[in-house]
Amino acid sequence: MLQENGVSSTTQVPVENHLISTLPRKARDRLLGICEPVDLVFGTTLCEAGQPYAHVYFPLTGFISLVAPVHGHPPLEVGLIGNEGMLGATLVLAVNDARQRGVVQGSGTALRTTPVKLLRELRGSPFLLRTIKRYLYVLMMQLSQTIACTRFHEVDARLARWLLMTHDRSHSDQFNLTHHSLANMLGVQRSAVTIAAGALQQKKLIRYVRGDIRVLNRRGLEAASCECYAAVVEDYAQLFS
Amino acid sequence: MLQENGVSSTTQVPVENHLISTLPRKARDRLLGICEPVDLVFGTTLCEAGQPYAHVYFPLTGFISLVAPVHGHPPLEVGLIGNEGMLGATLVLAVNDARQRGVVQGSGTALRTTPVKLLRELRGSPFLLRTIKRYLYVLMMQLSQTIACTRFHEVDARLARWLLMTHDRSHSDQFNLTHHSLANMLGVQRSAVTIAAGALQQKKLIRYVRGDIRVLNRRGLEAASCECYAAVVEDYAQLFS
DNA sequence: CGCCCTTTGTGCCCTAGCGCACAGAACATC
DNA sequence: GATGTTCTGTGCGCTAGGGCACAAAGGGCG
Repeated sequence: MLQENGVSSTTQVPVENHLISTLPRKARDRLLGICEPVDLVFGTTLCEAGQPYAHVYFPLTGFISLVAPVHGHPPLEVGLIGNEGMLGATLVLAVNDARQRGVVQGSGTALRTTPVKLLRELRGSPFLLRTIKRYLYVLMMQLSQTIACTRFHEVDARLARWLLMTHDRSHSDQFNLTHHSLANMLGVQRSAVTIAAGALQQKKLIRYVRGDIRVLNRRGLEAASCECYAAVVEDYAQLFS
Repeated sequence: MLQENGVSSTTQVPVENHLISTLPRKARDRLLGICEPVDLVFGTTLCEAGQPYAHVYFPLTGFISLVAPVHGHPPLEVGLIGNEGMLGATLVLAVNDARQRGVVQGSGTALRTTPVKLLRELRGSPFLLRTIKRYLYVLMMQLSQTIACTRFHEVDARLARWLLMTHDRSHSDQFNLTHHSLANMLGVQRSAVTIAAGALQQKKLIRYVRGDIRVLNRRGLEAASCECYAAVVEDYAQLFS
């Protein structure tokens, strides 16, 4: 579940992937049986645009950035995957090719398996199929929302949105992101991030020192972000209630 | 099939929906059996954000605009559906709710059926299921590409891209779109479209008079558009080859 | 300690495109 | 023909943000 309160979560939270934990016990156990735990190491590329998936990932604590390559421009992040989702959900569409790069943006842990094993498991597990389908739907709505967001909303609000999304997926009020990497996520200048982040810091919503970001006031961040954050969270909640 | 040559197509082309025509005869006939022909009338809303689909549509000649509503902004088009696709593909994800508005952007004809009938048919038709899944995948890639396009590419190139997409789906070198509606599609000022379209006209790529647009030089338009057009066409071709 | 490298702060010029306003042109209607 | 409406052309000030350059402040490390 995406985190929704304003309380500090630096304290340990239960480590689970939400897609997996919504499954009935039997289906869940079978899925866990074909998965292996791995570390997500910051900066690692898990899938490459135009290449088949070597593995699919169910993040537990780390998170993965979906990056669309564009000619003549810095890469742009189009999605973020944490323990609310999975990398490789398009497998249920019977397509094994990635079209975006998947890069670890936050170190942590994940469960992973191979496309072949997952597909085999899917054949006998209608619950798993349904879960992944729903997630795929959320992902689509998120993409669609992001088009509008990218077009209309200003850097400040978009920054707040991505910080919230990262906050949700990092299970901690503290995570590591430099202005530089934030700029790539948002597709803006690094210095534009410095300014926007400075404003958020001024308002005591966050605090950052050399890549170490701390969320001080989550409610405030939500207010500073555009409606797109809430819209996506609600979509997710609605389908997984 | 998306049109690929530079030749005039004002002359009649075979009227068919490409998703349907790729099906084996039996599956195709069964699907056609549950469909009824309807006229797509310009401006009609076929589905509303947050509402269930009343029907799903397989356009033959008209085309449908997928529009994302955004608070405090003019609506923004996130996708375009013609006879290469369908409205309501997310049904295969077992979700019957639309999240975008679907509006007829080009008058014409379509086949339509109800979600219930389609779902029933899907249960017995693996070919149909596979086809729709693939289309859904293309749709996702299109959304993802459009995020980057909207962020990085300039009005001129984006205009050329949408004109090409419309051209493909209208099966004619002539179609009706005012600067105003183009502005809504692109999410820019109307006057920005006037300028960009004027430039395209100057270059003899198109000609327009009060909403009547004619494509004069398709190759030229392709050159003027951003890579995103070609990328999406190629994605489609690859999955439906 | 000295050196280098990453991260952040700032400043400045420049452009695309917004917002708005108005005018002319084509068309529709009476 | 007279009038309103829908399109298109154009102009002008304004702002967000791109592009770039440089400085300062923290590390890391020999």
